[in-house]
Amino acid sequence: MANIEAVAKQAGVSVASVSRVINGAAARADTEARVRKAIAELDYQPNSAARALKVRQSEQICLSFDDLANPAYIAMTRGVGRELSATKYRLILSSAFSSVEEIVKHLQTMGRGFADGLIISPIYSDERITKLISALHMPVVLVGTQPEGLDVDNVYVDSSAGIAMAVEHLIQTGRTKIGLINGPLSTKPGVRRKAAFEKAIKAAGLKFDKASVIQANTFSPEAGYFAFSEIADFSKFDAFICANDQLAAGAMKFASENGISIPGDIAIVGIDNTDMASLLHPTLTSVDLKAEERGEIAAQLMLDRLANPDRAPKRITVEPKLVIRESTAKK
Amino acid sequence: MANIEAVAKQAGVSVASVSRVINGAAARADTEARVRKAIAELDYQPNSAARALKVRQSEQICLSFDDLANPAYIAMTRGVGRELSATKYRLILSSAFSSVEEIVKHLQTMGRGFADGLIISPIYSDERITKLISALHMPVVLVGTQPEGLDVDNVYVDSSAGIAMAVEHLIQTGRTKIGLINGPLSTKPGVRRKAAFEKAIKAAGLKFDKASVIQANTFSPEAGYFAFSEIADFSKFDAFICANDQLAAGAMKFASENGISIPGDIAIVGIDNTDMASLLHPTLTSVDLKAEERGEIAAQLMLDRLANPDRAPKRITVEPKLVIRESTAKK
DNA sequence: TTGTACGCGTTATCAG
DNA sequence: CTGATAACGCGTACAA
Repeated sequence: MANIEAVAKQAGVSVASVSRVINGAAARADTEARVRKAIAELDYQPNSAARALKVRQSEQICLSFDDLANPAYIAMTRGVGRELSATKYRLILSSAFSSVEEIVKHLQTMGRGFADGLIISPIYSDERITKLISALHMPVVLVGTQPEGLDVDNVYVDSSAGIAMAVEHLIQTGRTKIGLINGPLSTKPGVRRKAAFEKAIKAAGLKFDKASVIQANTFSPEAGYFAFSEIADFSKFDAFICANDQLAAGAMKFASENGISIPGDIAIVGIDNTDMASLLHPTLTSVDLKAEERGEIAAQLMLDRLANPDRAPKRITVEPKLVIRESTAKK
Repeated sequence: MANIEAVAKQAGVSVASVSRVINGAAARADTEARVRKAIAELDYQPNSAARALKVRQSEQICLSFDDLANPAYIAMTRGVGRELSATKYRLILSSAFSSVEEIVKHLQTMGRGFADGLIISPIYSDERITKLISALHMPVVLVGTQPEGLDVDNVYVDSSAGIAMAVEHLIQTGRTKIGLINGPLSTKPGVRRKAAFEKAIKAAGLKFDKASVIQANTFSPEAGYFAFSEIADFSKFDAFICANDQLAAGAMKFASENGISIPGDIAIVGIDNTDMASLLHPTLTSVDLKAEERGEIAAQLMLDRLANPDRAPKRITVEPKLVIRESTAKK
């Protein structure tokens, strides 16, 4: 591959001049023309490692989350990717973390400087993670609930409010025996959704029964299916909120196979409003947590901070929205 | 951030020794111990740009495809990501290409050397793309149909065979009036599926009617819905093959809303066997093109070539598999 | 086994 | 406006 020196020689100028025209500094018209010609002739591309070494910028942004199988994170990735595609920054994806240890290891490698910033949406709550993030010598934007003692750019969605909306909606459609198919309590969304559910139930004047929250092992459709299959007596319920659309889809599948009518016997509301919500049968009422929009905002925050490193951390809040479909139609 | 010199000073050795222990070269035990201690104390991480510049390797692999909204590519990404996560390589994602021009621009930037290899699954067929790929000074593995004049590592799935299996299956279940909801003919999958469909219909002894292939504008559920809505007379058909599961899901939605029974009136088979196939109602028979597996294989091919740059290009073929579900149950 | 010194390709400073 | 040259941080001959 041709380097800057070869271009300089070809154009009959110095490497400094080549560098200048590449980076848009002033140059005489004919100098620039000769350099551009040489660049074209040699098919020259500036070496990104050399550039990164010199300017201390990789032009890469790292997006990290835990589950590449979860459509909500895919949507977030889409948002980040779209926002970044118009810039000089490349997207590097770090995912499929199955344990806190893996995240810790990943976070440690960030010190190598291969990325200029980190957009992270951690599902696990762990002090080590918090500590490593705050020790990172680079901009971080955190998508999700900000842990204690961390003060970085943050995009936040009040999923609790979303769950409250879901509860209210269910009550309005005549349901009072509401259950929660929750995700694992080892995750932040798991604990938050449980707490939000209890609070929303009480706020609505219903009495909260511990037995109404059913824990799934994962956020997958299979887990939702299994959770429903473990319910001994469906007559105790007339509605379920599921911790995400995948769980909801699995639950609906079990219902369909076992003669449980939705929304006739049981109403279902999902969370995330992923693409599948409108494709299921019946279509799924779901709390839109706007993952794609959050991804876009996260990327914007990152770009903004990269351009303006000293501003105070910002928090941007996204409003959840209940998208009502057939699965909660009035009885 | 500490650099290698700081570590050397702290450990009372030379930079060369530090470099050696980092890269696993021989060193006396106590030297190594002191270096490791210094590394830990200073929280040292080797700078990846400097390393990349020196060894001419970025330790990054770029994955490029056209549509981040398509679950099949997501699955592929999952496969690549999983395979790479055990290695030193990072995954960089280039996606959301809406035009050939964008791909061309992207391919040109590959010359900057920010990636050691490119895994690409191009949906568009364009000579410029082919030319740029073959001019790339780096390993390429192509996922999909290899264009004329390109000889790189390739992972291939015979989607035509998959379509033939679908046709046969439909016939076995008593259908003879089979249509195709196809994706855009501006894409490679679009043209291939159309040709495969025609061939399979004829091979099965049915007569091929041009009107039986209906073109959708995109590979999205909305396009599938719209395609079905444009069908004037459903009595001409007793089955449809859809160019992917998303189109199938959209079509099924239209059917459900318009009193068309599946599989009673119309059988449906999708392609890709994405997660949603088993969650739809009825569950969707689908041709599994094994996107995730292809992603894994692509990554393996890449790693293998990186370790062994001079071997001849390999082609690995994956067998499609028809996964039979309710949407094609016997009449 | 260890240390010195050079070069990887760029950008930026500074003198002309 | 241009050219020579010193870094950037690392790996590795080569010499000791």
